[in-house]
Amino acid sequence: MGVQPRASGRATIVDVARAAGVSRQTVSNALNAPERVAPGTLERVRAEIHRLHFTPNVTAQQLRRRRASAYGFAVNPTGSARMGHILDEFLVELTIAAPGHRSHLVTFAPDPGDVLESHKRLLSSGLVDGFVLADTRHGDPRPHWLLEQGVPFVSFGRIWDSPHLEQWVDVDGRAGMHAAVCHLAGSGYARVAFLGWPGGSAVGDDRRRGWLEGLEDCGLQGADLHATSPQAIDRATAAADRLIEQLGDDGAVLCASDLLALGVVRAINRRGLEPGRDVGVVGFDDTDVAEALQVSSVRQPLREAARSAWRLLHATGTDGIRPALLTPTLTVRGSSVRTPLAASGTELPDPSNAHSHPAHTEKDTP
Amino acid sequence: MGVQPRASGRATIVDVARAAGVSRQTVSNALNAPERVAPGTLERVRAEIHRLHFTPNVTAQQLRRRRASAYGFAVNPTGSARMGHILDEFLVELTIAAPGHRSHLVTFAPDPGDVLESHKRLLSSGLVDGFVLADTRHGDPRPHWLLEQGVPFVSFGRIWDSPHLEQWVDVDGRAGMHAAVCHLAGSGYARVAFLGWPGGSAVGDDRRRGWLEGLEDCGLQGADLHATSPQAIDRATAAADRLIEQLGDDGAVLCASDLLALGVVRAINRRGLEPGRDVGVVGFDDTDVAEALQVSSVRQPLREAARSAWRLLHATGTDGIRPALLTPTLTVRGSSVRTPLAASGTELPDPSNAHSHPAHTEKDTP
DNA sequence: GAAAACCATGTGAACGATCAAATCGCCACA
DNA sequence: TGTGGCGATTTGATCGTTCACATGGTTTTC
Repeated sequence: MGVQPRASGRATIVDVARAAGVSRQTVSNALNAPERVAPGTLERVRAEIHRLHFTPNVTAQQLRRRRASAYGFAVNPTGSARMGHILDEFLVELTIAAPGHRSHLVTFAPDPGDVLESHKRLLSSGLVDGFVLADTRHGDPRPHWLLEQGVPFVSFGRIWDSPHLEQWVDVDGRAGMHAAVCHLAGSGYARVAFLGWPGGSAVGDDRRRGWLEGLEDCGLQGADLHATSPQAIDRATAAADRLIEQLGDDGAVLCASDLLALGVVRAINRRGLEPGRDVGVVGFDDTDVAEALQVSSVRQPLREAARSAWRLLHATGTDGIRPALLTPTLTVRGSSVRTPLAASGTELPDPSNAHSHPAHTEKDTP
Repeated sequence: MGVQPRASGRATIVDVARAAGVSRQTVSNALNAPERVAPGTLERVRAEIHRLHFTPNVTAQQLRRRRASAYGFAVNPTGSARMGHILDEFLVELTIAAPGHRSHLVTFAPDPGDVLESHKRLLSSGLVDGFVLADTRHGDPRPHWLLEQGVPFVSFGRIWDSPHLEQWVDVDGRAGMHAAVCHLAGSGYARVAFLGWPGGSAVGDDRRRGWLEGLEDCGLQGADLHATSPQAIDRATAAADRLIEQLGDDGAVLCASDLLALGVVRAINRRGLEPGRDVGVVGFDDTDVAEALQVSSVRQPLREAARSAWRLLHATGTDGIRPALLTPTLTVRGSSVRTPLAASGTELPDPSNAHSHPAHTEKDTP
C-alpha cells in the first residue's frame, strides 16, 4: 500500500514526504532538527525513510547550504625523498575519522609551479570548504593566504614561520627524542650521539633540542657528538661512519629519521659490529624500514593527530580548542638494547608485539 | 565600466552573463559547447569569465547533471600486513591523473563488518558515481554487486573470481618474475628458488608461474626449490633458511614480496654470507625496504596503471578499451649481481639512479 | 476575552548550474 | 511574398534540498 519511489532513480525527500503524508520540510526537519517534529510524525517519517531507503542527496545539500563539508588534501607527488609514507597513513586516519565530523576528503594534486593556484581552483569550484595541509615547508605561502581569505584549514605540522597561527596539530618530536635518550640510558649506553639534518630544518632542530635535553636530564654524555646529513642513504652512511668512530664502546646514535638510522646500521655492519649489542640506534617515524631492520624508532600518534586535526578544523573559535602537541611513543626493538630481546635462534620477536613505550599519555587540549 | 560581481561571495554564471551582455545559457555554452557560440560573443564571454575569476560551481553542475564525476576510493585501515604502501602510491597517481578525466576522488573508510554497506551509502548520497577498487580479495562481493547495479567501477588487480569481468587493470607479475629469473641467469646464478605465499593466493600463484616459465626459458635449475611463508618476517626468515640450505653455491631466491625478500636477506646474513655475492635475492614491489636493503625488486608501473584505470572507468563500451595488463620493470641493486655494483668504499650508488630494466614496453590496449 | 506566544507543519523561493524547447533574425527557395 | 531552414541566442523548467516566512490551531497572559 505504501507509496513507491518514482521510476527514475532513487527516492527523494518528496517521495518520503508523500509516503508519510507530510510536507518536504517536515521530512527535512525530521533529519536535521528532529526536536521540532511531533513524536508520532517523526516515527512515521523515519519509517518511510527506512522503507524507501532514502538517503539525502549530498550534492543538493551542498548547493543549498552553500557548504561542501569537504576538505582538500594535497597528495605528495614526489614519491622519492619521503621514505616513511607518514602522510599516507595520516590521510588514512583522517578518512576514517571524517564521518564523525560529517565531512569527507577530496584528494588533489598541487600544481608544482604555483602551489596556491591548485588550492584556489578547488576552492572556487565549491567542491571543498577548506584544506588539511600536511607538508608545510619553510616559506610555505598557504597558511597566510588561507587565513587572509578566511578559508578554514588545519596544518599537520607546526607553522614554524608564524607562531601566532594556531591552526595546527603536531607531534612533539622533542619529547620523543628526550624519551628515547632516557630509554637508551636505561639500556646501558653511556654516550648518545645525534645524527640530524643540515641546518635550517625547524623539525630537525626541534628533535635535536630534545636530544640535548635528554642528555642533561638523564645524565649522559655526548653533547659534542653531533653530525648532520641530508635525507639520502649514502650520505647518511658516511656521516654515521665518522660519528661511530668518535663514539667509543658504549655509545648509541639517535637519528632524526629512519633513513638516517638506516645509514647508521650500515656503518655499524660495515665495521663488523652489531646494532644494539655494540652500538645503539634509534630512528624516527617507525616506518617499515625500521621494522624490517629491527631498529627502535619514535612513533607518531597519527590516529590522534587526525582526530585533533578534525577538531581544530571545526573549532568555532569560542570552544577553547587549541593546537594539539601530541606526544609520540617509542617502539623498542633490538637496536637499542644490549642483550638480545629474544633467544637468538631462528625465531625473532613479532614486531607487532614489540614493547611499546608510552612516553606519556596524550597531551591534548586541556 | 565593467559589472562587478555581487557583494556576497564569488561570481556566478549570471554575473558573467550580465557583464558580457548575454544570457546564462550563452555563458554555459561558451564553456561546454563553444562551437555553438559566435566567435565575437565567445571572446567577450571568455574575457568576462577571466576578469571576474569565474569558476563554475561544481556542486550545482553535479546536481543538475545528475552526475558527480567523482569516484570513491576505499582506504585500507589495516595499517599492518601491507608493507609497501603500493595502494597509497596508486592513490597518488590516480589523483594526479584525475583532472585529465574531469573527475576527482573521494576517500572513504570501508565498513569492516559489511563491505558493501559503506559503498552503498556513499553511492546513494550522490557524492560519487562509482568506485576504484584497489584490494579485491578472494571472494570479494563488490565487483558482482557493482556490475549488477550498473555502477561504474574499475579494479586495480584482476578479478580472479570471475574472469569474464573486464573492468580491471593489473600488473603482469608473471612477466615480471620471468624477467627477473632471466636477469639472475645473466648475472651468473645457476639455480633460482622461489619463496612465495601459501596456497590459494591467485596473485602468488601467478608470480610462481612466471618463475617456473623463466627457469625453463632461460635454462636454469631450481624448479624443485620452492617454499612458502605467510607475509610475516620471522616465518619468512625461517622458510628462507631452509631454502638456502638446499640452494648450494651459485643460487638465488626469487620472492613474491619485498617482505619475504627481507626474510631471505636475514637468513643470508645469519650464515655470515652476503646477498648478491653469495646468494642472489630479488623481491617484489620495489618498496622502501628493498631500497634500504639494496635488494633488487620488481617494480609495478603504478603511473600507467592509474592512467589505464581512468581510461577503463570512462570507457563507453564501444571504444574498444580493454583491460590493461601492464609489464613491470626490474630495479637492479646489489642483491642480484655477484660483483659489487660500485667500489665498496663509503659511497654507495644512488638508488634513484639504479639501473632500471625495462622488461618490455607497456602492453596496453592495442 | 482579545492579544500575545507558542507549537507543528506547510508554502514559496533560492542555491547555481544545465536541459529542452522557444524565439529571433537572416537568407534561400519556390 | 510567403514559407522553410538554419544558426545564434534566450526563456522556462528542473535537479533535491534548505532557508525564511506564513499558516492554523492551541495555550498562555493581563
